[in-house]
Amino acid sequence: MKKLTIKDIANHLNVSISTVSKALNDSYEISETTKEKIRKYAKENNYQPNVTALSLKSKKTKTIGIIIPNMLNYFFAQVFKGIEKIASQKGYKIISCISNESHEKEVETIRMLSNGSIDGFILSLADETIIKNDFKHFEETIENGIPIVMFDRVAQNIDCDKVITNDFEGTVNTVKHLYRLGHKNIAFVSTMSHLKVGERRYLGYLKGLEDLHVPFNKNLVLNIEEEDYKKYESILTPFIENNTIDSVITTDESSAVAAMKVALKSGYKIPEDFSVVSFSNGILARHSNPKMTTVSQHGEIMGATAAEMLINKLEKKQPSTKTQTKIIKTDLVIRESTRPLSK
Amino acid sequence: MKKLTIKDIANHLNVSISTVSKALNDSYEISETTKEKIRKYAKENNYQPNVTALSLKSKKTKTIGIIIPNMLNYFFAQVFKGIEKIASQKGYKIISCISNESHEKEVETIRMLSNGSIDGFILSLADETIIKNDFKHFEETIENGIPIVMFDRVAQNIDCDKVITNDFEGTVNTVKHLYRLGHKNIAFVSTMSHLKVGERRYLGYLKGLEDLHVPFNKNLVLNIEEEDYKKYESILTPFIENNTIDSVITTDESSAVAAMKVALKSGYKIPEDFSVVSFSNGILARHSNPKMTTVSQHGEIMGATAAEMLINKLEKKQPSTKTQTKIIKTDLVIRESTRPLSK
DNA sequence: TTGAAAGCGGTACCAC
DNA sequence: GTGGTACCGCTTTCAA
Repeated sequence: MKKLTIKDIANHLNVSISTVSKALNDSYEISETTKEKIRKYAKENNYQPNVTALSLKSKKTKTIGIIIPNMLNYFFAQVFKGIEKIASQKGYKIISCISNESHEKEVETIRMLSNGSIDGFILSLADETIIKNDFKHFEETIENGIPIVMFDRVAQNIDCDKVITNDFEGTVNTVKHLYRLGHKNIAFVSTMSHLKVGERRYLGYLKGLEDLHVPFNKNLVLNIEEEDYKKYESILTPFIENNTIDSVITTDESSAVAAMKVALKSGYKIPEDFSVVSFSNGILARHSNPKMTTVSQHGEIMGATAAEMLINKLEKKQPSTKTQTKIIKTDLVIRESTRPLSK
Repeated sequence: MKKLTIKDIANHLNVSISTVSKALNDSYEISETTKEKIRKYAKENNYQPNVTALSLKSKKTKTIGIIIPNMLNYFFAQVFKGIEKIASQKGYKIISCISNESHEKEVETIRMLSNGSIDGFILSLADETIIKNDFKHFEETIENGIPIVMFDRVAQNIDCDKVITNDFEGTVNTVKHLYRLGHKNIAFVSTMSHLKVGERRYLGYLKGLEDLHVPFNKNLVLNIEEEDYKKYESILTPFIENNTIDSVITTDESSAVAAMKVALKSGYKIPEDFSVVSFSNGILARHSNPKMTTVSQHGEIMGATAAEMLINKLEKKQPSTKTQTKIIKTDLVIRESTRPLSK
């Protein structure tokens, strides 16, 4: 029952340990006959090299550490799926942690895994980390020679590989799309104004309006705290009822669903006289009624890209310190919540 | 730059390796003064023991392997969160794989991780594995002394710890609840008739009817293939329109959402003259319009329970082979899609 | 109170 | 072609 070791094989076959090792690694030094004999015995007894010993020797673990702020978020789950796919293709294992948006947990995790448990990290910043603006733990990690790839919520000033979405262009395009449909009173609802991502989306909104010479109206911009998710509807009600609005762009699905509900309750018809577009490509959009038009984010591709970048870096002979940022394009996926304004 | 080792400390302080090791482990053999000196130096230079070396020595990795069929499924994400929470509390790391419902990937993962990468597994069966009815890989694993905890989709005949939900009672209660609201024509829609879980839910439906002396009508039972998720609505339309139905119980959220849509389209009002109840406690239920009444599954608790069971087993002195099955109760969470039948 | 050395399971260099 | 052995970083027994 006990795991078979190279030593056991050596004893059983009356050869030396090194012979067994070499035979199993198909070394040219060993004769075909002994190789065959050893391989046969190994296979029959289901020999599996002990990865821990290998790691200790090679100083490589072939595992990637992943830190995700919130696994219940569909976007992150998609990214995770993308990472997992590439990693397992390339023979890497994944150790994953959920930071739960906690800075402390993030720091702890990094420390805990930087001790030979992993070869590199893929992560997205915890909310708290962004608010505290404290990135020391990343700097230390990189200094220690452990590469990091950040995705989506990235730290501007940390020099590491990054994968982000083209949020800015995403909103610009959305604004233009709505404008073409006849919308002039386009509102913008953000649940992530404190994040860079949120800022980029907001700036895209402004740029879109500007390009179209639509005057900016600050009353049509609403920032909500994500923690208030239970109050989305009550916060949105006065916003939608007291302003002249014919369409809303939101930075996330939940608030979009809430906006749809409020608009319907306020007597609007969707999409006849009120349109809703939301960032993110979660399940809610596909299951809402009517189905939601979204700025879709391609989480899986982001994850896969991040994994490829990291593994490339890990397997390069001389580890270059050059870092790059890849931008994954969003797509405007038109569903049922937008259409030309019936006027 | 390089990681500090016990040897470096020994050299620097002119003591032996074993002294350093003992000092850092607070052994009684070492004098307070040397201990102090060593600890100080270690702390200042941020010494961290190499976990790989520790694992090799102790034959424990303090990591748990998790195999999840589908990470985009909210229920599994919840379970994952629950596992992660307990694991990190108890100092365990998590290596996770997504089987994508593939038997091959599941087998491969088990093999790949059974080589000293992990101390035990927590997993839920892949669809394919259930269909093939092939559980050899689990048996081997257990024989090799690696404990497994299965949750939700478990293998009846494998002797290991398990965590499941009381699906049977869940449906019984739901049927009774609907009956009390005045419903006599309760339909049952399953997207998992081939799974044990699905069977238990179906049997609960039958039992509920029987207890209430409501005659069973086979026309009110619909089995859909999960892969047909894009066709849910078109499959449900004739079912709902050609039968006398005043309420539906579904085994999952997606089909419940589809059922709601079809019912609305067919002229029913929800919940005035048509009720919908769904298993699972995902986001869809909370965001649908109207919000859905659910048989809520407590994924996080299941995950946490599984993690506790596994860690207990791992840390017990003499590993008992006794196995247990824990049943996590479901809750009927009443939202807006059910209420007394008007009339 | 401290240190030498074996061993965990491999790899790889060097002798033979 | 095969075998001896040092080493990866740490723990632990035993001797000093």
